Amino acid sequence: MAEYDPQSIEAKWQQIWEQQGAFHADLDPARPKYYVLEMLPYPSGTLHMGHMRNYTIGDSIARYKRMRGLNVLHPIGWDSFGLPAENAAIKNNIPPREWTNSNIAQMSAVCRRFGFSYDWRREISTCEPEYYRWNQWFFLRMLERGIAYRKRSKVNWCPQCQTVLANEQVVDGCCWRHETTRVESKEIEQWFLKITAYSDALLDDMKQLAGGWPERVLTMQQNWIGKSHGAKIQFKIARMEGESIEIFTTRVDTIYGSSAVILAPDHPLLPNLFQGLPGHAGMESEWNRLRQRIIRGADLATAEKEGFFTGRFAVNPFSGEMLPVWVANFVLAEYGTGAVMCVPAHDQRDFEFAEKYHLPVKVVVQPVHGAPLQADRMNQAYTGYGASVNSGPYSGLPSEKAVEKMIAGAQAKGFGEAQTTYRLKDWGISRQRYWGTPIPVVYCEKCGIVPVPDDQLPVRLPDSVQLTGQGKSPLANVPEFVNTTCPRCQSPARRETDTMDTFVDSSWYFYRYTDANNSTAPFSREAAAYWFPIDQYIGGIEHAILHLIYSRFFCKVMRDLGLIAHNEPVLRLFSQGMVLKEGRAMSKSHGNVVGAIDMAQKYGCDTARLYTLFAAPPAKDLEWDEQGIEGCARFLNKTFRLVERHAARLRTIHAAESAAVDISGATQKEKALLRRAHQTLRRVTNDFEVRWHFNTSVSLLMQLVNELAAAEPLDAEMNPAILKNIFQMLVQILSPMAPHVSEELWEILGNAGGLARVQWPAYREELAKEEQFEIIIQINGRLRGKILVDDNLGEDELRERALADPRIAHLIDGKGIGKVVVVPRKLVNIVLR
RNA sequence: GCGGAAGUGGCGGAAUUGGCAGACGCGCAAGACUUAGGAUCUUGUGGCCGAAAGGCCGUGGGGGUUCAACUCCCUCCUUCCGCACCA
Repeated sequence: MAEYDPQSIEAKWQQIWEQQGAFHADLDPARPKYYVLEMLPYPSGTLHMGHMRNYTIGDSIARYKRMRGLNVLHPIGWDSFGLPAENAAIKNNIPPREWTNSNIAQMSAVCRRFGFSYDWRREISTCEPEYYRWNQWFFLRMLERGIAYRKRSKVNWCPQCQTVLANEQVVDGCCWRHETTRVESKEIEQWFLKITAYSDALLDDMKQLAGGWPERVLTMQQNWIGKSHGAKIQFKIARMEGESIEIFTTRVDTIYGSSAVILAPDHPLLPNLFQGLPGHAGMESEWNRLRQRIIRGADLATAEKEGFFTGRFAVNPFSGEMLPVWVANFVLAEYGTGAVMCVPAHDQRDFEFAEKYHLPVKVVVQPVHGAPLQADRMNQAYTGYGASVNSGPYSGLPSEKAVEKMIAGAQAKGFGEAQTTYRLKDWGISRQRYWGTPIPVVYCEKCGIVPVPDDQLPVRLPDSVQLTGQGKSPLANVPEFVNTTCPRCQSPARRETDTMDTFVDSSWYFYRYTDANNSTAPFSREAAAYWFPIDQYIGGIEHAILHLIYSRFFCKVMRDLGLIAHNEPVLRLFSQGMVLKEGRAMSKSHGNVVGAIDMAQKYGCDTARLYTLFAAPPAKDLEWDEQGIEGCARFLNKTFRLVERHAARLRTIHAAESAAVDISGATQKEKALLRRAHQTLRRVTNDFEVRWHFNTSVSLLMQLVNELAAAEPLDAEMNPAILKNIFQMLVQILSPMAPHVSEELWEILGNAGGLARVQWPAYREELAKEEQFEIIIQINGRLRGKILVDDNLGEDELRERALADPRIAHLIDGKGIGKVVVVPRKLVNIVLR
């Protein structure tokens, strides 16, 4: 008898699949498609079980959908530009390309070793000119439309990376790659993509994603875009002709309650404000102190509010009141207008500030319910809505109405207007780095900024470059790259030496998969139209805002360019949980990595795959337990031996004969096992279609195998056609999750041609249906007995049978029966008086 | 502070529509086979009482609805995640 040998079985089938092109997906308008994708990996060199969990989920789905007859696109590629390659190059003196490509070779070998059903013909690597030329092409299209633009601005600078970071890459005031390195502020010229032009579209189209995307991802994106409705109001500065301070507020209805105007420490008006005031020298030192201590992120919320009075006054345009102008650390220059009105009674921050500096508290909104507010009795701000009071002509209006009327009033008198602000900022894509896509523009002394013409793309990244990891882009030191001629006037010109943020690469890569070898366009309209949108995208929650907001933005730009017709690239998104070891995410720096290849060598990839599905539902984090995987190894072993043991007898039975199962003459055992098989099929199908609880799918298969094993001797007591039918169902159902061993067993059972394209088994209700039910009998809700009854028993009969049960009769003997609840097929509950 | 998710044996987890809590697996214990076992098979395995039959308790705590609650409602606690002076 043959033993289960995963190594040889897995190698065998991987080779066969390769030869057959079993997972090649080609555009076929006659067939319904399914596009399933896992987020493309960065080629760091190692793949651990965290990656494998992600890919196993996707691969099981891909294989299942293929068995359902869909034309399945399941591609893979490499997000191969980026900083680690440069760092590795500096450290080990290997060119980034070499380092990257050898990592890709290693990692793709691991993916192949796991038997993922990718269409390898569509593999992409973003650092190849065939790919990044289209980054440049998109950039040029955006430049033409004013979506890409250059400006000098304050940027987030990571002193470790020595480059600019996008806002999305700043976490708690620190670099996303260097969690302890504080981001500095630096002013330089750089390229931006106008993602803010799509703020509303990004927000509104989230309605289409509801249901298909996790709620929390949508919430995170919504918070990130941070839309808020309010008003801009101008406060004239007293004794400064023509100067005014513009504030932003969402609660203009509280404006009669303001007792100061507060500016951010780096508000542009400030230097002027001090001019000509007595004692302004002392003020400037105070100002510098505040400016130097601008803090961000988590510290911000807990930091003590501090500020000083500038000596200036501004006029509340509604009330005519003179209000002191202050500067305070809690007002942010980059949000709204960088200035606020201070309304202590109705804003908690203002309340705290006013307490510290003894500013007056004026109640101008009274809550509808409860005791009226009294300014001198308040110990916190009242921020709710209510009715306006002490607000001139607006007194008596409900807050919502007051907001509306006051904005209209301000507009009529020309000192304010409605204003919508966003937290979202334009996406700075310039990186002072080597290993990225060159930005395709040229600086000419005569013509200024000149785009590189399409026919000169790609602007190739030179290969031999001295990397220093310091400051400016390494490309600036490569004369043959920098020095060029102006495409417009042919005079000498300089190339842009910054490269693009690698998030540009990953913003559209999934379109490239649809037409990966196209050399005249990023992809054809036909290919994108057929394959898109992505039916199922699977990846980690860490990309909830960065990648997933940028790629939505790219999709909308591509739509406006006429390349595609849809608004959203991803129909359904799934965030799988992490694989943990010793309670934390696997990473090289923690030294807790469980290598995928080690697991494949030790147990076989089918076992490793199965365990990642079995150990926890896919959305939850999973603690890797080296002992736990043994259970899956045993299960596959047991399954293999069970089928193998009977295969010789079943092999010769014709497929059609076993498919057309006739149970009219079947024995109880045959019926029971068939029933179990069809029930398993029903529930696993449900797990694939709706629930995605693959842990229960695996457990169901384990139960089916346990039951079959317990029913031995199967050869003596089973009709071989029925047994073969059951075994084939078992193998088919198992195959999306553990494909190699399933293929092998499929073959052992006498089937030729491979399982990869065989249909999912047909569910037959009449075979899954129970003939008898175990009815539980409760007394006062407590389990007291069980009876086995036929399905067709009515409620009255059930009640009688339960009451007649000797044990039950004994227990209720002499006690009055109050009520009997009968639930057909489930239970009888006898309530005693 | 705001928002979200979660809390079930020694462990991972199951319970699909309010209906047997702990499926399946790990671990552990006993046994079989064996020269051997980190292979395989069998049996047992929430806690307490009991020789057993059986009984009582039990899904973070407290309360409620219901014939019946892991599941629904109220309340509190804990953990994790996200946002965080956004005016």
